[in-house]
Amino acid sequence: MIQNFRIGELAGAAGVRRDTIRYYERTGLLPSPQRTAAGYRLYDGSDLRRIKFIRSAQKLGFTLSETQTLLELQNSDTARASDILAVTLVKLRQAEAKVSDLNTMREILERLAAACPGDADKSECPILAFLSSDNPFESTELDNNRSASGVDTTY
Amino acid sequence: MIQNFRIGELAGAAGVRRDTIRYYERTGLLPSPQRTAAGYRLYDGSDLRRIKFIRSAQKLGFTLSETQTLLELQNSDTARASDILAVTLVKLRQAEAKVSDLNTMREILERLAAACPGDADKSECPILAFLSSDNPFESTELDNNRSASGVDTTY
DNA sequence: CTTGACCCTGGACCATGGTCCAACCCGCAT
DNA sequence: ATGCGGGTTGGACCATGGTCCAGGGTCAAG
Repeated sequence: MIQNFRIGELAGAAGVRRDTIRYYERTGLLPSPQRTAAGYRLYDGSDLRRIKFIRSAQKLGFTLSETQTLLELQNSDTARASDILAVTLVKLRQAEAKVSDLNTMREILERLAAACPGDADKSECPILAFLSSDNPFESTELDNNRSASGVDTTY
Repeated sequence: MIQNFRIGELAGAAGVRRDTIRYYERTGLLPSPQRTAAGYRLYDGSDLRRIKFIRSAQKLGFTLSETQTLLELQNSDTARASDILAVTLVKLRQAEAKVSDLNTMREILERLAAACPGDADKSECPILAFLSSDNPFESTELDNNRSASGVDTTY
């Protein structure tokens, strides 16, 4: 037995909750671990590394299902670096699209906030005027159906 | 009767689904409309404007509950421009934080992608190496508990 | 008088990533 | 033998923003 620990210790070491580990197992992200005679899950260092991998991937913006793909590629005999790269490039494009959308939002919010006379009646507020106008987004990017982030416009 | 229309027409004019309108009503974003004798909802131009307001607010990143706040401020007798501004500034800060987080992700993804030798064994892939390393985020921003976007780290 | 397009309701369901709960079992210390 | 801190299960629940469905009513046209 190579340094077995139970779920609570693994959770503590990985910085996640016990329930999260069981959730990862349910969704196939973590393999079903060995069990003690009493049914307790038994983990080892590879499980800890796997959870850390998952958390790192999340920090880069990968969803759990994308992370599962990455893990499968990692453990595959035939996968090449280009396969990992492809997944990464998709995520990079998504991040770029989100940054772009968010920057558009940020710019509009900034402009409106700057134009808002704090000490005046709300009828003077350009923010409400903007939101109440027909076609507030005439010449902006956000109006496009950029399937990326933002409001889902699938009617 | 000032140009009444039924839910389907309103939905068509606003570019949303009928169910979305009923959902907004359920959640209090739209007032309960008048009804015909048969129980059909009857709307007018103010409802259309309200839905457009909601959609615009969403495009700026406001949640439905924040949008409700904005609508309440708009219809308030006592609200001042500074009240709207305050809500907007919070949203602006959130957008800035998200842009910052996403830019960090983007930069890391970019760097890793650039360093990945497409045509090599996956053992050469810096992306897997990054995700498998202890402490991949040593000197980056994403490791902070920036309650903003990214992974929720409430253990 | 039937067909079709519209409307109504309550409630279930979707994705995402968990979190929590009750009710039970296990093993060690007192 | 009793308590306590672990562990187990299945299933419900959270937020967010809808979406869909069954089973029914309404209404105008043909």
